[in-house]
Amino acid sequence: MIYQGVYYGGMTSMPQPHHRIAFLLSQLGSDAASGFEQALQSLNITASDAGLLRLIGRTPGVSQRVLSKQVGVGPSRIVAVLDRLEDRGLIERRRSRTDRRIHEVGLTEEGEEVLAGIRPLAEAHERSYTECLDPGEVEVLQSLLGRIAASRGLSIDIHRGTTADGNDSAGRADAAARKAAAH
Amino acid sequence: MIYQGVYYGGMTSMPQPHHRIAFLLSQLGSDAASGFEQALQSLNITASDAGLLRLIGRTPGVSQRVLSKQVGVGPSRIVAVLDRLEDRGLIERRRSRTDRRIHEVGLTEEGEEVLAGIRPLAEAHERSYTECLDPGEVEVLQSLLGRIAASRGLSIDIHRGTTADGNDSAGRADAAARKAAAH
DNA sequence: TATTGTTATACTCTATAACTATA
DNA sequence: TATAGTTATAGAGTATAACAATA
Repeated sequence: MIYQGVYYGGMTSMPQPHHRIAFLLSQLGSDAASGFEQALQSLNITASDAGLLRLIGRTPGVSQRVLSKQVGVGPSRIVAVLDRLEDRGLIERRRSRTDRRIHEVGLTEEGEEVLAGIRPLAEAHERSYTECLDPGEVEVLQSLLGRIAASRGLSIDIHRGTTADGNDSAGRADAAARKAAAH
Repeated sequence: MIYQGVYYGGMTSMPQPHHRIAFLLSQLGSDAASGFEQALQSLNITASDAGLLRLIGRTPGVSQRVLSKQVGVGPSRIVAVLDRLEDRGLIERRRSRTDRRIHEVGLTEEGEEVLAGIRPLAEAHERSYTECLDPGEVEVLQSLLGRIAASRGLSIDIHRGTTADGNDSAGRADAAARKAAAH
């Protein structure tokens, strides 16, 4: 998946000597995303699936509406995605007894296993990005990237979770809003 | 465009404390790409268009086949993209007199103007990523990102251009190959 | 009336295979 | 026969609107 190795519109050489950071980030980000995607193929899931499984694992019984907002795939698209995961036996849908409009989504045992398989892949993937740096450099890089993310209004808060109403308050929403505004 | 703010499959919180670099890169890279895309809207072009205009400006009379390889959009897709740019009066197609199968693609005057308009936008975009850092930090970041890119086999060579046969030998080809292998 | 899940539709990018005209 | 450009088709993602069941 990922479906777009953007690289500033496919430019393969540097735009200008002075525009390196944004370009490098774009290039590396695309590479990181597709590399992770590739790693997940051993579990036969996409990065989008992985995000979904993580969310469901963290908040069992979550509704499709909430998942849709969290993952940013749109309420109609989430249907097909969950259909596929359900067909594969990784998730279950149950009608809520307190509100019969809602499907409560949870992981099956097999879903839990697949979820558990994601972490080592993510760790190996992370190592492939940091193995060329020493620990001090990794920290510096993390700090610099974190500051840029913060200055761009992207949330990098580990502890930011799901709010009661299922809205995630920060980064993704911003990104979605920007994207929406761009069209 | 960009059409996918990937973020590791829409995950909005950090995967794990130890997986920060790859995740941050993915997040920032997506943000950088969509931010650039957004900036280009003032010129009414996409990032892909911008890459194309740059290539054409650098190598006037280039064939569609070469453009297709360089930009990585596929020989059939390039047709529609160039059609649109031609309809907008930004590029011209001319049949080559030495090989009448070939369309030589060049910029119109208006195309040159649009191309000239890209640079200030790219500069402003770059500034929006580096303004939170001091010059020394920018250099450090550049160096660290460059090392990661190199260790991942991504070409970051400014001078890498078009080879005689129109193949670009490094980064993009790798990425394309990886992506292809992923399906 | 509003909301959840769902279906249907339209649009865009991708990938592939065929077709044409040239070589 | 091989190649450049083109066309056509199928696939997957996005976005939107409409719908049934439920609140």
